[in-house]
Amino acid sequence: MPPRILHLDIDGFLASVEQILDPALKGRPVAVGSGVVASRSYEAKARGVETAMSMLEARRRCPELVVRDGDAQVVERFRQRVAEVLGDFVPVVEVCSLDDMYGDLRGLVELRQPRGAVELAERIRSAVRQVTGLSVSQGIGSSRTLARMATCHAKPGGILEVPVGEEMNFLDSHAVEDLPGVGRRSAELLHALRLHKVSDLRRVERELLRQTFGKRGEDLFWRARGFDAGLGAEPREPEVAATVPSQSISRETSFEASDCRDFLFGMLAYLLDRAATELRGRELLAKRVSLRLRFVDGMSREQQRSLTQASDRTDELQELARSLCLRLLDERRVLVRLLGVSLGTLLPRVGAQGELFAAEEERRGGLFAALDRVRGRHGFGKLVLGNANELLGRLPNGDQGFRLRTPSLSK
DNA sequence: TCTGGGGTCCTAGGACCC
DNA sequence: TCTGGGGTCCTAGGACCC
Repeated sequence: MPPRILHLDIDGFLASVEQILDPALKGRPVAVGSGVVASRSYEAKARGVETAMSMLEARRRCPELVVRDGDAQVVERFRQRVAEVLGDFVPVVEVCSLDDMYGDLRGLVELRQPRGAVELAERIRSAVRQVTGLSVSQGIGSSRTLARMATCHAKPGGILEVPVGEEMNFLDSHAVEDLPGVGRRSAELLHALRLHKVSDLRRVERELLRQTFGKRGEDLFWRARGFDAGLGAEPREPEVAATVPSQSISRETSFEASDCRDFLFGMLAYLLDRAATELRGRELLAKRVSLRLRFVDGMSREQQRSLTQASDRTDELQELARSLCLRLLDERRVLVRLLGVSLGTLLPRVGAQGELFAAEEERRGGLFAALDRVRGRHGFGKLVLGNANELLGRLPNGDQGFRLRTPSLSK
């Protein structure tokens, strides 16, 4: 039996959640985000409002647009419920990003019927609607690539299956930039080489693609044939994994441009505290810390350093992050409008250290374990640590912590 | 219309070790 | 004294995704 993958995408997710929570917004053009549109309802789309468009432009096109802040934690709960519903129908679910996920249909008896996969998707659609009130679009195909491309045609609220044997016909109706993994830069390059359609791309030899695009060229070769990327030497079956280990944990936010070091170090302390709390919650240690600044002139700078020993302690991670931040600030004396911190090279905490170290670490780490427990019970914002106190009075603060610029996306 | 907050993966030079 | 080659880690940055 050939592989069958289902891709599910929640329609206008953040905006739809706002409409569900506030029924007065039903049928009205709604956008969520600040600065740029993170999500818009289909009523807003009908008036020319698109995702990633600046909010100014969105309001210009649609003066009656309702703009909401959103709430990342509420959105997360909706997403979990959608994943659970999907999990009731398919054996393996992989949550991929904020608003989309894959299901592996291999082995399901439904596939023995001619329209089996589509009927399954119809049942998933009504179950999601019933449980959450959300509308979803679904695509089905023999790979993640094809399923995802099919979903684009199914929006909003539809279902499209690329039948077995129809893969090449489906692909050939697309432009190269419709392939996942082909962004602005790659599309420019491909067009300059007079490769406009997927069928054009498929006529190019693999070696030539590799020479021109490097590893991406290999990916293009397989995508043009309906396979997934990252295959290497030969095509393999698509992979859908229930738990994909995360490679990094990061927190960032933009703000009114500032060069006040107290404020910037306060923000750094706060974001790092949030990232480190998640790190400990997932029972991981981080070996790398990176720090990113974006300046008012649009330039951004990033620096990374490794710790000699992986850690989950806020104070150790903080010290390194501060030194990176100081260097970047001294290097460019320009107002800062975004600050981000990322913890990388993650290792499982258990078994990371030898037995002898374990007891000592346990004792020293006890402080943070206690901190996490208090915050788990009473809310993250109940305890403000060290430099983060500089944010008091400058940013609104509640039980869940400081209110950052884009509540719909920042955790 | 110069703009969000997450992420992933790749590249490439240099350090360092054997 | 000058010279090899391979592996791995570190670091900065770019492209891409939603």
